[in-house]
Amino acid sequence: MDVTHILESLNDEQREAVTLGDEHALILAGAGSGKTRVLVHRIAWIIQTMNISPYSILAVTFTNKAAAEMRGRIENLLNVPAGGMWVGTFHGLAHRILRTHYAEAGLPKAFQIIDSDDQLRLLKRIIRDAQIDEAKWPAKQAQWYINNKKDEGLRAQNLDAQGDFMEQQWIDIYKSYQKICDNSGLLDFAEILLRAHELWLKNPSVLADFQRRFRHILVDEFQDTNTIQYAWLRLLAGQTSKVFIVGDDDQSIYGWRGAKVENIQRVQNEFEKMFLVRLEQNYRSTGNILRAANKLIEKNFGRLGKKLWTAGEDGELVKLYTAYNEQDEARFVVETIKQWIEQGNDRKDCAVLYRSNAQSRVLEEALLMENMPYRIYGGMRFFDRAEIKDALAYLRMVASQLDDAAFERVINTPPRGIGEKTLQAIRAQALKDGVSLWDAMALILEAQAVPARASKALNGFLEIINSLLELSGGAGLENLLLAVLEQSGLVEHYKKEKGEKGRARVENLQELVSAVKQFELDSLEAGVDEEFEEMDDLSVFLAYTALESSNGQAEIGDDCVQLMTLHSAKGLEFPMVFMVGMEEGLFPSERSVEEVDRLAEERRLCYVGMTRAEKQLVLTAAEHRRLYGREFYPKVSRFVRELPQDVIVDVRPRAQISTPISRNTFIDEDALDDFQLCLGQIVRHMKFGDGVLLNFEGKGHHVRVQINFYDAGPKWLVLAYANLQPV
DNA sequence: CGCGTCGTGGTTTTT
DNA sequence: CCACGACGCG
Repeated sequence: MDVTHILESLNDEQREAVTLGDEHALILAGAGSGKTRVLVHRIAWIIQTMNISPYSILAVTFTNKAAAEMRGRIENLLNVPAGGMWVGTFHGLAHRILRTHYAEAGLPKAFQIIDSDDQLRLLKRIIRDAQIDEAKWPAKQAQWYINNKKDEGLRAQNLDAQGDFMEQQWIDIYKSYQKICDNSGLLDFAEILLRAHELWLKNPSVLADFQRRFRHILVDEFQDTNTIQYAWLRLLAGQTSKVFIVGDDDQSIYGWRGAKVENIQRVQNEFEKMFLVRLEQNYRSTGNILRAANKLIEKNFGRLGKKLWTAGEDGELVKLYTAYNEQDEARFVVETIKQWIEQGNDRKDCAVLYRSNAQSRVLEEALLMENMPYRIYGGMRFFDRAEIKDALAYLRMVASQLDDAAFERVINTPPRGIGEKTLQAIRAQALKDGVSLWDAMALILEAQAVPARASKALNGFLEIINSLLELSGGAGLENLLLAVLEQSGLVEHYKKEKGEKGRARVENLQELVSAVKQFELDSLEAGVDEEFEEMDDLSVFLAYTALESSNGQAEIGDDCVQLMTLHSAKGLEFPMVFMVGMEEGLFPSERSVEEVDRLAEERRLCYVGMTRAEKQLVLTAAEHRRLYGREFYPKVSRFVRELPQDVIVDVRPRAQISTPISRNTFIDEDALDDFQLCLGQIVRHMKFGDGVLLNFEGKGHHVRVQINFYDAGPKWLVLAYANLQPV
């Protein structure tokens, strides 16, 4: 077979990785080194030279976007649809397995997936019902606790508080939560993985079937795998399958949500004769950008070690702008983008990256002021919107009346006169008889256990769901949804909501109808996967909305400036990149500087940000920032100081005018040092007496200090003339 | 039930 | 500072 088309256009290292024999392999792929390309070409190589059917290949990624891209590129390269091949996210694949083996996994056939929002609501209710003090035991924290334990593969019964009262409380909440989920046939995201793992542990024959099938397992972004994902992979690979693992320890930025970089080390110990290939040639950035990024990441300890290089030009220097405040910073960014566009470039080739979402606001204002179109990444997903979730919850009620979470959401949305009292009665009944809320409601109505008024309202709700149930047989998804919107009164309800918001909600609901229509068309065309053919359209659609719905606005159709957090920039690239807010306390985040590991992760985040840039990288910092309604005078980020000075140029046009003395932001770290003063210190002034040094601004001889004098109150003084004495 | 007021807390995000 | 959630009143 002619395989030249697979190998041409690859460099030596890429080719080495792609053409490895029937071996385990670990590919350390630096930023911009063509890792997706290697993955895709490797799959083509396996299929075309190793006599392996696509049916025997499993490719795992983290996001649906990455999975879709990979599938598309494989089909492109092979020039055939890669039908039988499994390409998907950990969650998508595990879900697929659970659908086929729901009985062995101890799940009801119509099990439903809940997202983190549903999970939080459920936990809130559980904590409230158990009469636990919500202030002391916030649902948010319970959610965090439970998901963490599940990510570690731990069930409540595996946990031992060892007499720790706090821990015991969390365990108890975990227990009650899991009980409700199990009774209602609900799976949260972490549960999907945990269940799939347990399914294999408890049913060796099921595991053996999958092990026999998948001869080659390929994993992308391996540094982001958590404990349960690793265990799942390890189990699946068994003794016979070959793994091809691609990752970059320097781009591990999700440790805070359970990702274990150590898995890269672990995989080398646990799989025999693992080939290691480093991809270090970078095709994305200029030499100067790479030199800066390399120098930064070298500061981290315990790296596997990698140094990016390019055959390309040095390019422009990395720019640094020290702004007076965040408005000035935003102004500078917009101004620079304007100039760049005047030189004939596109807005969409500019990205502004920030550490936290709160920083986007000032930038947006500046962009709006200049009428510059922009797009913010990572907003709320379409299927996460409240009105959409309302409509979906009705559909969930139709799919399964066991679904207590959907029941809770929908019973009084829109308001139909069913209050907390009535709901309490239903919950009590459900608890007493061990039945679902839906069944409990029927019992209550039968026993006439609530006032006539409430009874009437409940009956109204009952009828809505019943009539939807009747329709669900053969009317088709679209008609079912239309009936939901009509009979539930949701559209009516949101129409009444005044202002732009209400209108947008109604439009979204209409958009949902289009989404259903499109979904029906797509599944008709693609044909239903074997795992799902047992399932009705409705359940397939609901699983899709929870698991596969994309970010909605992430399509880069228009020519817009791109705004996003550093985290969501991972995997993307732009000719022109701004990293704003390069300040101590902001980036690295104040909450990360205490611990070495967390600081190292921040540094990797900075590395990820820098390596997004192709041609021009601009760093900005503000000397003065208002945050949370308070004033801050941050130092320039240590990350800026860690960069090689010779690839950075300090651009600050106005600086020469206002402060003629040394404008070097690196040396001028602490303006108070020259005067041997520090914040909080008590000082004496000739005229005002003693006071506390509260604040300062400016640099060098222009430093002004704020002192709160015991007698005279707070005053701003020019330090050079104030003649202060430390007390 | 809906609206207003007060109080609090406030990285990073995918599935 | 500002957004969101809890609570109380009409």
